[in-house]
Amino acid sequence: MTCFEELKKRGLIKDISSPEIEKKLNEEKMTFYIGTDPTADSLHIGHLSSLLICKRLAAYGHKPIILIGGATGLIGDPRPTAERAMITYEEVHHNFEGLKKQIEKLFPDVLVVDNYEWSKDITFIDYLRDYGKYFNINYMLNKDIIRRRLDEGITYTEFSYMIMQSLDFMHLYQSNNCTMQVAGQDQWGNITAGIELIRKKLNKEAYAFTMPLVTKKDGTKFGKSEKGALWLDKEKTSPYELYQFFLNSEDEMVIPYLKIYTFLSLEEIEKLAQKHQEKPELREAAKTLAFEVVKFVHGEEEALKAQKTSEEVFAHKGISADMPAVDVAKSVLEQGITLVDFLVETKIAPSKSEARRLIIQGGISLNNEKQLDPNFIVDNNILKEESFIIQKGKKNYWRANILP
RNA sequence: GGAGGGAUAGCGAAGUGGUCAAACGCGGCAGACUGUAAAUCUGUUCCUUCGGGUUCCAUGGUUCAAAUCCAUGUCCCUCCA
Repeated sequence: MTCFEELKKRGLIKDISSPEIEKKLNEEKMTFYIGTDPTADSLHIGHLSSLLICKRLAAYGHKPIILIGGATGLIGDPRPTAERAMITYEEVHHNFEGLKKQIEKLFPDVLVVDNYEWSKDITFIDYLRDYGKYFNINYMLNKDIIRRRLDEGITYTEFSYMIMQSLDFMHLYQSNNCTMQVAGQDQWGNITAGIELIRKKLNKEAYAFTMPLVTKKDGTKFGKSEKGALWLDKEKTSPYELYQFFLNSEDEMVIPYLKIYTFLSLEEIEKLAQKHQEKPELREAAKTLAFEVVKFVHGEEEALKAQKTSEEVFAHKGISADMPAVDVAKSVLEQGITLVDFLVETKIAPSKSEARRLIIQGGISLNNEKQLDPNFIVDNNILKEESFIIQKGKKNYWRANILP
């Protein structure tokens, strides 16, 4: 199977800058880059498809460069809704280091670059003379993202973002012979601006393709859990949580996700699809998806652990060493504490009202037994083998971790 | 610089002196059904010691009473210069 064909079949190609891309991807060894801004100190699953595509392309002999936007992160890529809050140099730096560490762990041999390096010394005058002249305002205003912001308002700062990104592409083209950019579909405007700049200023042709935004069945963005973003940092989102998230994928989306988020061959995925169709309740495809993703992000050992924990918690309804835990002091249990206070103390519920509501609505179980009384006293009597299980809703379980 | 419009709960959006903790929709949470899926239905969605308390950009003011009226400020949008 050719490179292009595989990407296409996996649903990883949304737009291509020119029809030649197919031939180039299949027959040449290209250097390409993919960029992200340090808006947080960890990658999240929104980055996952981009990270994976680096490996996919590398497997076909292309050379990836990952750009972390130390400069663009200071400016802010325009969002369709509203202006971003600017973040400080310190934050950007802190975030940069966080991302760099993660990326280098996932890609020990990839070239990581920082656009701050080549952007920081451009003076305002140079910027306007050397680059501004290549950007027609009418052209910029016609970009979808800018147009969408015109009624809401957009500052000059964010308006200029596409110039910075164009500059990155041109810089990498010149310094590393990087001829292709890969990004999410929302980057299309910025990417084409870069291709345009390279064409006008260097009189060279550069290429790009975008990947479709990964969505849920209803078309909304994939990748948010009830707790917000799903991070690739173990401390922020545990491997178990990540595993659970993918395991709970909608039936209809499991196969598309397998294609996007795993390295399983299309044949293997086809086999899973068949099993999935015959016996969806076994959720074999979802289990494989969850396992493979955690394996890629945290390694096989963590994936096995997450898998085991998931089974122990859900299939056996028991206490598992690696399930999420809440700390409870031994003295608290000796004295006893009302269930409402307990839920608030352990942050399972954000407020007493919410805790009370949850209990009354039947959302809380202790040791697999529904507890409907908000004033129920949690004390030593509920201990089972030095611990006990708290369940909120259908699929949130915690193990009580008794502190001396 | 001038003229006009606007800011309401996570979001969208009603409300224009008391009956407003604030309609409605989305989203969230929970329950039922199920397969830890989807769809559907039901409940719920500021805090609370369940008495009440604190909210409608901010600060002052008018009033027995303000999200609603007035003043000033901040931010945003539209048009003109």
